[in-house]
Formats: sequence, structure tokens, C-alpha cells
Amino acid sequence: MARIQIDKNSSRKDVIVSKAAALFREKGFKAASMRDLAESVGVEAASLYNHIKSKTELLHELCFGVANRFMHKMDEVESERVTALEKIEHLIRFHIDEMIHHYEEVYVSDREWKHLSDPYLSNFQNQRRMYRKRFAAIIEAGIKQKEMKAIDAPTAVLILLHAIGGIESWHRSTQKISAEALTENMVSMLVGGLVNK
Amino acid sequence: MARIQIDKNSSRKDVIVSKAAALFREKGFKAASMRDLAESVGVEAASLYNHIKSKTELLHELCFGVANRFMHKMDEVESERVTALEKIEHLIRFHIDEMIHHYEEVYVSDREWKHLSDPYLSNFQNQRRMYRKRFAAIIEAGIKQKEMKAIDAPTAVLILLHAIGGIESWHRSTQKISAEALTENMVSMLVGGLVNK
DNA sequence: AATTATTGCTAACATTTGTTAGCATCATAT
DNA sequence: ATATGATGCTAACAAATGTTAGCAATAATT
Repeated sequence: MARIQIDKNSSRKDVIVSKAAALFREKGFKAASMRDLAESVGVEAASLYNHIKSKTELLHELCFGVANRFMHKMDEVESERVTALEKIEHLIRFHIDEMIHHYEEVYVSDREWKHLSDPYLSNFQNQRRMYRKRFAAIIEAGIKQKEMKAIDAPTAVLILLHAIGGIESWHRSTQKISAEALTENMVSMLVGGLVNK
Repeated sequence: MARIQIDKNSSRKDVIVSKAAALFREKGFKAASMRDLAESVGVEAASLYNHIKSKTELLHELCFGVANRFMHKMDEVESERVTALEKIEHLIRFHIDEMIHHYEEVYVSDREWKHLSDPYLSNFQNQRRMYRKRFAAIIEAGIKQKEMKAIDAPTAVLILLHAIGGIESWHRSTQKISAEALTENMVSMLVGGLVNK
């Protein structure tokens, strides 16, 4: 009889959630079936329900796991006693790092949250809006201090966040430059686009 | 008896494809059903098949319609007799313009092409790869001419294309700045991130 | 060793899905 | 006015989907 293999510090549910992230990333939430997931876990579809309540619960776990990490980082960065530009760079580096090392979860959270259902959906959207507002506020502070050029802060946020999402293409490319080189190139280009030269 | 309304220069199929773009953008290709589409067109689901062969054909039309427009523009820009930096700016402006005025099609082509099936899938992926290669080549030329700073060209392409995809958020935001302001802000930040200051 | 709680399997379910067949209705051209 | 092709409708289909029930096997606890 098949059994879901676990290593210490991770429950069987964790294994399922993690496999779900990979699958949802590859096929999209809607196109990924519970039977697909079961196969990737090495078990029959019905058996998954001993560990999870529903397919959507998997999406909740992924989306809010990611959202919470970003919110926590925002708290941290906001309380740093450094220039606005440095705060922005810290956030950018965090985003890049997350996108490199927790690719699947972050990607799924970013692209598939539409398939959440209320009240989770509104909740998630609110968190997202808040996060961007706080991000924009830092940029506006930097503009006021003349550290950055006078651009529309919400637009800058949108550019930054989506640009970093492009790391998806890096993951899928056959000839990857190193993670460090990728990071420095991105930071250089994105911060370079903000500063008051 | 219901009838698909057409205005001159657009067939009934065009109407369906256009409604499909809006629907696929909103719900995603997999989650959007033919019955949804039929309702949005104002007709019964089965009636759609008098005009189209399959659901996937709709995705083909959208994806290759967009891809062709971008390829055509690339041909045009490559043959311009201007600096590499100007070529890049032209491409950026074209992307922004497409994303503003043909939002739904471009967005769907960008996010849902995974659901194409071979041979269309490979075909589309190839076109995409080619486009990015040509884009990167222009950047590399600009670097050689010292117009831009020495960054990894494929990474720069990935940043540019994904950043512009962020216009999606602009469309959905309640308080939009004008399309012109959006364009100039984006160009300023993206070109600013490239130039050798 | 015996009992209990976890975990997995088979079978089945109700829905939803894309699509087709067959027929009715409309618009257009003769 | 009649014929013809285009367009629409109802009904139905097979396949795929998420999920549940009931039972068997395994692991954990006493």
C-alpha cells in the first residue's frame, strides 16, 4: 500500500501542499486536477482528502502563506532606520530572493489568486492593496527627500513588482545566469530606474 | 430569435473572438466555459460552433494575432536607422500602447498560451523565444556602443516585458492616472534603468 | 498482544465540460 | 415568391471533475 513519505518537520499535508504548488504552477489551478495531484504525490485521488478539506484549501494555504511572508517583511523594512532608497532596495532584494527560492508558491499566489472564493478572495485582495500602498508610501517619501526622481509612485510599484515576476522566465530558461548575477542585474536596472541621477 | 450583432468590417466570428478575449482575461482560459461565452455573446452555446471550430481555436486566434503584431513591429524597428536606445524606446512604447489599447488580447496571449496544444504550442513558444532574442540583440548593440550600462541583455528583456505587463494592474485600479502619464512614467523608469548615466 | 487512530483504496456520485446531430428560422439572391 | 445558405435552438452525448462513503491495511498506543 502506497504511503506519503514525510521527512521530519513536515506533515503529509505539507507534502501535498508543496506538490500542489508545483502542479498549479505548471498547469494552472483550474487545469490541474486532483487526480494529477494524487499521481504526483504517489497515491489515489480520494486519499488526499484524509489530509485536506478541498482543492481550494490548497490554494488558500499557498496564497496566504506567501502573503504573510511579504507582509511580515514589510513590517520589518518599515521600521528600519535607513533611507527610503535603501528600504526599497531591501524590498526588491527580498522579492527577488522569494521568487528565486520559493518560485512555485510565489508564482501561484501571484497568478492564481483569482480562483480563491470569498471571503478569502476579498481578504487576499485587501492584503495585496495594502501592501502596494505601503510600498508606494516609501517611494513617495524617497521622492520628497529627492533621493528618487519624481515619478508616479503607484506606477513605480507596479513596474517593480511585475518586473520581478519575470524571474519566472529565468527559471524556465535553459541557460541560466547565476542567481547572484540575476539579482545584481535586476537591482541595478530597477534601482537605476528610480534614482535621481 | 437571437442574432449576433455585427458592425461593418467585423464578422460574427470576430465578435466571438473579441468576447472570448474579455472572458478569458477575466476568468482564465480553463475556467471560462463555452456557456459563459455564449451568454456574453447573447446566444446559446451550441450556436457558437456555426462560427468557430473549437474553444482552442479561439485561443489560437488571440495568441497568434498578438504575436504577429509584435513580430511585425520588431521587423519595422530593426530596420530603423537610429540608435539602439531609440529602438528600445520605440519597442517599449509599442508594448505599452498595445497593453493599453488591446489589453484583453495581449493579456490573454501572455498568460494563457500554455493551454495551446501542439503544433501551435511549440510554434508560439518559438516565436516568443525569437522575439526575445532579437530584443536582446538590440540591447547588446546598445551596450557595445556605450549607450547603455553593461547588464545582462536577456535579463533586461525579461524585466522590460514583464514590467509592462503590469499595466494590467493599472486597468483594474479605480483611480487611474491618464494613459499618457502612465506611458511617460514607465518609459522614464525603464529607459532610466538602462542608460549609462 | 490488543486496541485505537491514521492513512489508503475501490467504487460511485452529481456536476460541469466541450461538442455534435437534427431541425427550425431568418436573410438574401434569384 | 421561392430557393438557398447562414444562423440559431433544443436535446443529448461522453469525458472529466471534485468529492464522499465504506471498507481494508497499516502505524501508534496501551
